[in-house]
Amino acid sequence: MKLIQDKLESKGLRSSQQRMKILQYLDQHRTHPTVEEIYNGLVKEMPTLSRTTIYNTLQLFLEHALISGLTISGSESRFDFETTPHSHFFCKECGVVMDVEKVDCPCENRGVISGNRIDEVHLYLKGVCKNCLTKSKGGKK
Amino acid sequence: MKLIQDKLESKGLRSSQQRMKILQYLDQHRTHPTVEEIYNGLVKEMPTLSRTTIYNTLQLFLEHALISGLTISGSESRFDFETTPHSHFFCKECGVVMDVEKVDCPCENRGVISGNRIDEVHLYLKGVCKNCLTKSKGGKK
DNA sequence: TTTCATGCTTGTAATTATTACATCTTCGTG
DNA sequence: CACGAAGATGTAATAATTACAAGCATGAAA
Repeated sequence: MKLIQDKLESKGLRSSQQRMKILQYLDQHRTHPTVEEIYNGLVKEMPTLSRTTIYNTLQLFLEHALISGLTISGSESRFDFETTPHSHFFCKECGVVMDVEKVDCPCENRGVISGNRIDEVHLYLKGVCKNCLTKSKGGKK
Repeated sequence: MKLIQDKLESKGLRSSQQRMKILQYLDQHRTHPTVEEIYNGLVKEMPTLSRTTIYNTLQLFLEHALISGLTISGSESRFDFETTPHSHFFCKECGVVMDVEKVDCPCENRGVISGNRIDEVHLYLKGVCKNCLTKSKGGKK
């Protein structure tokens, strides 16, 4: 928890209870949770926690590059404690989002493509995960 | 228009007015439009067009691989007439989504990663486009 | 050609994710 | 202790999407 606090303060951010808990939650749940999942995970121990606080806080963390954001599954945003470049896999069957081995893309080495400045590179793979594949095979379907 | 109709029927889909117009719109507007943009673009000449029809139709097109979908800009889905693999760039300033030269990723050659079946590969680049870069430079900001 | 079934389209209402905003709280400083 | 700024909260508003019930159109069968 001390580490979490340090991480916040190293970016010049005040370390409130809420901020620490939210960041800690992301650290302990590397499942790329949505706002709703974070809320449900924390509201038990912080009954007054507000969704708005989570939105604000995540936005703040993003701006200070403490976390990273994903828009892999259409309707909602997901968040990741990990900020170093890596790729994500989304299972169209069960909806799980997992990290996959870093694929080395030539493009990432270049800061500019056709005059456009590149700040972020997101590689999203979509398909059916190992688990669902075996399941549907076993289920004869 | 005949080509559009053929394209639909080649997938075994009935070619209704709505379906043809929607597909044609995507063909003629390679700007990765949202549902709202498609609706606004077509409602003038088809006053009874419903947003629900657009949602349904795009869903159908996606299932038959007639078009492809993007979730690059967070809140809304965008659609692309182009289905061959290519990459997209999103400008955080002006919100434009443009195609960029295809980056050759090693991963695309493999159908499976760690036992997961890969059906789609999306490479999203985010940053500031050429246009906005010059603008903000000129504007001394 | 009428009849009918089926698939397509429509519009409204409901749901979900997100943002706006006004208010209340907390905390460090003087 | 008192003040002021930053932080947190809750409600209401908005935006994107889905659910669903009902109307419409079209092509095959009679």
